[in-house]
Amino acid sequence: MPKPSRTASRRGDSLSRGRIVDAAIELLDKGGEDALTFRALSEALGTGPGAIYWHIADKSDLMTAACDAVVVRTLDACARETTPKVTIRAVALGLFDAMDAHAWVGSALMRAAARLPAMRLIERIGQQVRALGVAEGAQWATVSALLHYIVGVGGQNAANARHAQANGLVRDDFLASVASTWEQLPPQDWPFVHAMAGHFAAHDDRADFLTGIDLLLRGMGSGSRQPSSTRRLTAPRAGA
Amino acid sequence: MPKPSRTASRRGDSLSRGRIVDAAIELLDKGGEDALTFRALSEALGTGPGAIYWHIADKSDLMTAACDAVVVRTLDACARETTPKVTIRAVALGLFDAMDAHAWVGSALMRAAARLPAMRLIERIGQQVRALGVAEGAQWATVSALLHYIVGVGGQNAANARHAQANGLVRDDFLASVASTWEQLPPQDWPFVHAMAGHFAAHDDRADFLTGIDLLLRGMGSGSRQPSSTRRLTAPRAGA
DNA sequence: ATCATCTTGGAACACCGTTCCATCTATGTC
DNA sequence: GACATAGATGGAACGGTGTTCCAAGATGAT
Repeated sequence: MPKPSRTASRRGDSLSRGRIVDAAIELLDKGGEDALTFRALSEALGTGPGAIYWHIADKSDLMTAACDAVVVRTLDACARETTPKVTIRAVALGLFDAMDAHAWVGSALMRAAARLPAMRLIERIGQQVRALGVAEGAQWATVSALLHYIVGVGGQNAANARHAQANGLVRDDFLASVASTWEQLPPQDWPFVHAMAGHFAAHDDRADFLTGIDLLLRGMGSGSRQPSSTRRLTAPRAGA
Repeated sequence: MPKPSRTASRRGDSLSRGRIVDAAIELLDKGGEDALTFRALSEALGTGPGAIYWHIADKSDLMTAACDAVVVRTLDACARETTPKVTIRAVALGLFDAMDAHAWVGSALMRAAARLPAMRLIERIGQQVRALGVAEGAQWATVSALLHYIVGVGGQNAANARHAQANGLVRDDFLASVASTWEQLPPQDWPFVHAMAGHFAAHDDRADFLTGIDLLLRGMGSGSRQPSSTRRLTAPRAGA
């Protein structure tokens, strides 16, 4: 953790935290979570493992930084919508899609609770929960529930993707193999799982995710208990 | 993965999948997720690493088995309650407490999506969702939302616990250090996070978790659309 | 007693994150 | 321009991991 030093770059191809994080993201996107090693990374950057440690504290620091970069991009791409609930849905969907495209982000975000990327989500969702008029004392628990749900889904989908990839299966084959297992369970011991086998093989993760978000939003009620005064406290949609 | 063989045990202290899993749980409970290594485990069992592989496929198999053991105990301890919603709350709380007591269970459960321990949760929750009268086509998404939320919270709390432990902090110190970080953020950029700092330092994970469960349950509605016919399909509280 | 099979446990392998340190490079000073 | 210094580099080495391999031991059947 050096201060960036007075000189911007001493050599054209000099290392920097940004270049390292970009290369890490590329490795992660290409080969999944296990593909990011300091050896592979240093080779991709044409240097040695030791050089990386001048810019990065350790692997968890690197993962958090990579995760944060994706979170920033994702949140930037989510324009503010008309109402708080619509905005929350848009942010949630944007994050779902990002975690779907970069499976490693889900587990990284899970491990980075209370770190910078999670704080960004808390802030963004929190402003909307405020704007909804949720009572002061209930705001934290509400944001916490939304955040935990969003990140939880992403993390578990990532685990599924990783498991499928480890067995050399694509999503459909993975679903089919799980469904076949469920179908063969004795219905008297597993009435629900057995009955869900067919539904599971054809289910849509994204739609199910949205159902959960909508359950939470509906549970929060219509939300206009303190409309004007509280609404003023939220980022007032200006500046965007 | 041998069949258990015709002979139950050839030596008094012979290895078995059960003994291995028990020892693994003990290591995990004592020293956290990182304390479970095949070397430490083989030493605890008075054998070599190679012997363990005769009974256990690999580490992920071991973690899933340990996780499953805790899940079984936890679900057994949750007696069936009066109404479906009360039962769901009881199961959720029981799991929260189990994941709180054994921090490793959260992350193990997260990684074991669609494996045996997760299936047990799906079954248990699914039966209650059915009993609530949720429409056939919405049952899976509803169960999925509840499961993802429960496991997601557990996984993230586990990540927090691990992070706190890595820095040698107990929970209160961890919360205080995070809150202090939040307090020092510029309020114009972080209005919500900054305002929540004090609340965060004193918040109750368990209560917040329950708030989320209640949001989901309330979002599901009163739930009595097809009372009698559907209710007959659930495990009819007999046999227990 | 002999054999075949199941089971054990320790050595070895490949790889990981991380540390260490000798080396190189660009700059500020004279 | 020559020099000293701080910034930055990269490769070797360390301790640890999950896993594989295999020679040896234990057990039951013949």
